Amino acid sequence: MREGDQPTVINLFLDGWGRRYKDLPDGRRQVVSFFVPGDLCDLNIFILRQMDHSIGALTPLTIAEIPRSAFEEIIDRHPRITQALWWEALVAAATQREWTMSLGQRNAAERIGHLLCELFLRLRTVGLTNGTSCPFPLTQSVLGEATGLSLVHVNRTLQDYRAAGMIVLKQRELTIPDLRALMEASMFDANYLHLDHEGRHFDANI
Amino acid sequence: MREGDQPTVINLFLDGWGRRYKDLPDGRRQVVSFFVPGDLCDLNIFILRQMDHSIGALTPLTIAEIPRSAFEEIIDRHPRITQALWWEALVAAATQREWTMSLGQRNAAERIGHLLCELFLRLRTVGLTNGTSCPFPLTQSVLGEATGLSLVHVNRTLQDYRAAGMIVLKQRELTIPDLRALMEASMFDANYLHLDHEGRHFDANI
DNA sequence: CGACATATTGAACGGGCTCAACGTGGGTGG
DNA sequence: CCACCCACGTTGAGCCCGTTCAATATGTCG
Repeated sequence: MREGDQPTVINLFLDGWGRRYKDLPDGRRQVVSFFVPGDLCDLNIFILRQMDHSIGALTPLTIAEIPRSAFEEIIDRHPRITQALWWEALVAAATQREWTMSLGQRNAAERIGHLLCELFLRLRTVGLTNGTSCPFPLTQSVLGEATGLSLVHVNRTLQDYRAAGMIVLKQRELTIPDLRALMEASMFDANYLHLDHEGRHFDANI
Repeated sequence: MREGDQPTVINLFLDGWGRRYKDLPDGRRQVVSFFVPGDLCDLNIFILRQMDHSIGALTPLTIAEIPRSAFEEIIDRHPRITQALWWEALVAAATQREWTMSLGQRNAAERIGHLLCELFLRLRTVGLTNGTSCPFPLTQSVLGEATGLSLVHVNRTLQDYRAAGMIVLKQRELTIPDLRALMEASMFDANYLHLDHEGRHFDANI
């Protein structure tokens, strides 16, 4: 989906990863967020006329396409789901603020460490981690586009973390032996993910 | 209002400027957004338990404090205002994405030029510009916190724009003689502000 | 086995930072 | 009303983190 499009459905990621990104006229590209299973995108089609960014797949995807009309019916009849949609939108905004913080203030090692912590925690929340490991389909090039760093420097920073024994990353799988240590190194505070939200009780049947 | 607080009212800026910011444990600070008259803050108190960032004044303020209960009543009875709240939340998120783009990909001059364009347009939307001029209470230090640049480099970048005749900035007033030129120089595309939104028709009486 | 994406490494460059002074202007108290 | 003060702005010089350019592995898929 490209900047300028006028989407008509809301997509729910069932399996696979995606990313939001923006391009500048001269070709520079910034990834502004990642999608993992469980994430919604394009909530804004209810209100905003057209896409101000692009969305692309990072792996083969399984997606649920929810027509706008179905969503409107849900919103009318299920206030708790509506509340969940607000949660989704507000946490996405909070995450975007945290990325702003990363790009503005954190150095290369902190940015990458912080991103790894975020993705690991988000995957764990939806049950996609396996102990201290999780799938990790992002290439170093994509990591660079997300952290505002050159591909070369991403590589060197990952090497440093590997040499320090803080991460194992190969074959598209990430292992973080000591998550707490990585969180401390990158000054990661999970509060912005709002995992203590009421969502524990979000249930369409209540 | 500080990170960790649990606010109980929603604030509407009637007059004066404010900012959202986040601090790191070692003192680094990132301003993640600005508030100008007409902006709402703390919409998230409906859903999220506690603040994941801080909010502070930049000038003396006139604020309307709207209790949560009053808001809930409005939401029940005025679907178009509810839609306006969604617009507010989604545009705030879109703006945050654009800041992510700026910090990740734009250089110093582009970041500052882009921010000046954004603030000028937002002020114009609420009728607070005067021809090519607008009030501009931000100090160079605050500009640095928002753009991820050092105060020194902000100063030099502003000098460059002044020398090029692209801005006049003194006595807390900004003049942009040729807005289109500044927008081009900083690769500013206003689409993310969604000024073509339905808000033109937002009216509590409809 | 060939081809193309991805990862790795080296070396030189540069945008923006840090450190350190020095102006400047508006508010305040004596 | 003036002298002081403090926040804000300006300028210079050297340095460093991360970039760019350019090769060289490595791996995976048909």
